[in-house]
Amino acid sequence: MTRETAPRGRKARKGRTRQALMDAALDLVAKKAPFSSLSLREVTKKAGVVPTAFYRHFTDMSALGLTLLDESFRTLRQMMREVRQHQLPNEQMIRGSMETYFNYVRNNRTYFLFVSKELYGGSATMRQAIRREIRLFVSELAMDMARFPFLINVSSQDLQMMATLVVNSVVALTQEMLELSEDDEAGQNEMLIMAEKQVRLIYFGVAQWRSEPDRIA
Amino acid sequence: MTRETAPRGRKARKGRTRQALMDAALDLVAKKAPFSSLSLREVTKKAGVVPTAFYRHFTDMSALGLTLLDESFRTLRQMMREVRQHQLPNEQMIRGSMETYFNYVRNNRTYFLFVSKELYGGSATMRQAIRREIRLFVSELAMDMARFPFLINVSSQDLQMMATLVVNSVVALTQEMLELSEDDEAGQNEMLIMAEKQVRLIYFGVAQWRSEPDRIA
DNA sequence: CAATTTAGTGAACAGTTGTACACTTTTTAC
DNA sequence: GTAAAAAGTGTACAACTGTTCACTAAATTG
Repeated sequence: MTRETAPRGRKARKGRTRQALMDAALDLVAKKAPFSSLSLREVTKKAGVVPTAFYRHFTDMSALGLTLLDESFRTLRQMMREVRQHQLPNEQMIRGSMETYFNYVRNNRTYFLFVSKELYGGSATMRQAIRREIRLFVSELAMDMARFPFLINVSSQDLQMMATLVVNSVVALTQEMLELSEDDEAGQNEMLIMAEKQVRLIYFGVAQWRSEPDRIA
Repeated sequence: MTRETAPRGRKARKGRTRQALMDAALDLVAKKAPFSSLSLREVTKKAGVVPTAFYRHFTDMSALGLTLLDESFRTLRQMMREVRQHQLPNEQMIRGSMETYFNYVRNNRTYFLFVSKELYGGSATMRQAIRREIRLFVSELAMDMARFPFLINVSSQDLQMMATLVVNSVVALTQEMLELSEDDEAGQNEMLIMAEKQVRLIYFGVAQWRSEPDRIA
């Protein structure tokens, strides 16, 4: 048994098993069942810790799940913020955003696998939490789109509809990509290309769009 | 204890518990956990039968799952065939197809809930089976689209891409609709309207599209 | 260094799981 | 109507589940 020597700090050590539990859960989700069918004992075993130690860090398996969710979206939100700040999406920009995003997905595979399986398969609270985050992205994208000169006469409802279309499409392709083996670079590249084309095509459609006027709010 | 008297036929009676098991599983999935986290005993209990009786009908829980999947898509395929035969999608047609489809979803809620939760949350074989069915729909739609006069110069790859976009969008909205309560008619109608607009928008984009020539096959 | 808080351990519990086996009951076939 | 086949029952068991409790070991505090 090699004794861990890593972060020697007094306080840093506290969270080490906590992190081990989270990593164990992510690993199990990535290569096995969805989170909802993981057992507490299974996770602690993989984390190299006795079952009862779990309770020092989480009250519950579902608490662990929510923590993993927070962690997943915390960094994702940050990345999205950076992408957004670059500029308004013109044709060139679409390609760049998609590359950045899908690259991020690849580098955080286990987190995305976790979220993907929970989106529709998880508990009610879990599902709601994820959908709230997605709706946030949609709203932000709609706000960005509102600045397009040729969309000034489009109702806010329709802007929301368009943004939903973009986000849903990218989410779907993300999930398809996650089904590919981790080192299938060709397949992953295909997904990237497809995503870029789809978003481009949507923008063509958006440019043609004329809303009926907004109904009474 | 009221004795069941329902389908009195000699042969019809054989499959009755089999159907009861399937219904029980669907019910549990609809109002509880994903299929993967159902237990054999849970299902038999709900079906009003002793656990060991299960094995007279299915070797396994996963066998039950695959049967449910078949059942789900068997009728769905049939409906899609009818929708397709009506005519080529013009603007009027989009609305009609979407109405037919979403109406069908509403009338087969439990089946769709089951499939929806298994799409990304199920076992590997389950996921693959569903994705194969979806890919089938995509190919058929791509074939239909190939007949558009303004798409004769579009590569088959791009046709596939467009069809994927349509199907993915409808699937996503289907899943969102399933999250709504069964009697939230207003919300469900909103989904229908959104779906119709999204597909219409995509067709606007499609009409603008110009492919690069097909690469070497 | 001594006292205290915190993280991790190990045994034990009641409940649930999938499945095997021998059985009774019902349905089908002749 | 009787024999054979199929469907359903009940008991049993070993494996695993979440959680409890009293405990030891370690880190933090004064």
